[in-house]
Amino acid sequence: MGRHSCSVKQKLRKGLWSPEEDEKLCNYITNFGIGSWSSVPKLAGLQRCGKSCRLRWINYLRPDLKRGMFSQDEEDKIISLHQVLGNRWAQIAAQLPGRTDNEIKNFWNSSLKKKLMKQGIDPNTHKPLKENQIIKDEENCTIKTSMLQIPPLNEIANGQFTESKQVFDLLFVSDFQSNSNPSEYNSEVLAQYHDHQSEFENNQNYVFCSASNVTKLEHGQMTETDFGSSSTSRMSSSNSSNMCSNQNTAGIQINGMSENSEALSWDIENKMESLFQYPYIGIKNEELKSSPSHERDQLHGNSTSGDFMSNYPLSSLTEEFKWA
DNA sequence: AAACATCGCAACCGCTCCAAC
DNA sequence: CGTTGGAGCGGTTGCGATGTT
Repeated sequence: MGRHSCSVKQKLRKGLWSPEEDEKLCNYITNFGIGSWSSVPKLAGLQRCGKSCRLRWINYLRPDLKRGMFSQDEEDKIISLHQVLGNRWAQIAAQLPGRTDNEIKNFWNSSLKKKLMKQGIDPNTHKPLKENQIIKDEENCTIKTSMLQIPPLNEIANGQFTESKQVFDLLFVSDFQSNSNPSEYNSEVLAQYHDHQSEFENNQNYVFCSASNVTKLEHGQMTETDFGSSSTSRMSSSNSSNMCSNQNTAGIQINGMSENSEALSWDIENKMESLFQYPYIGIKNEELKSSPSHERDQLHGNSTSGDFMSNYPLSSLTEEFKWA
């Protein structure tokens, strides 16, 4: 059972806001700032609940709001971000100054969704409509999609895939495909990964890593590729908690990248934890909130060092996830 | 011109998270 | 450690505007 709606407790107004109410709220916040929302209605002389005031301010009255049509640039950004973040409207809105999560959500549902459908793209998966079905081949333990084919995990573990293929982080890929939602698919991959974990760790041909970097041992030499366009500053493998603050706005670094291959073996927990270090691949809001503001700015791409999209080209990213 | 359908947006609802107690 | 209440999020609803028949 959920809580009672705040407007049920007392006889409070609901529905559209009148210009007078807007003015009262605006005046109050201009003069006294935002303190406790629950006390705002009383202090501002409004017959509304605090929640309603908060929403009205955030979605409509805030002075830094950008009203009007979405630009092509904003539209592209929303689509790209949705591809990675799914329906995390607040996180998407954080990348679009002056736009609210509600506005973006409405724009997506009323316009962008249809636009993508017309282009033959599934708005949920961002894949071609007819090929978006994930086919799970139980027999040979192969997981396929239209865009990605992961070789059978047991074969990877056994070292049977010895050609120069890159092995991406399966958990990440799974998240990526399912719009960052932990899913049954994830559980399955996780379970398979668990089954062969020790074998993976001993297999010198393949290295599982996260998001931006793919590393492979070839003839004892470490090679790496980087999805981001920026130079990479390497992370300390023993200090993953500081990853956010250390990374550049490309935002994604391999955990424990070093000349020592041992550093590249993680357990599942570390992998999952490290996945959540990445702001654009499902970082928890709370982590952002608890970061100092300049770090949040960096994470949100607000820093002057470059914005998110330019440092993290999604088109090339999805391209990189192809197996062949 | 009226009735009906569709659309887009603002606001609400129900839920989770988390800090304070 | 459990409870409570505020903040915030995503999904949904309601309603006015606009289009169609």
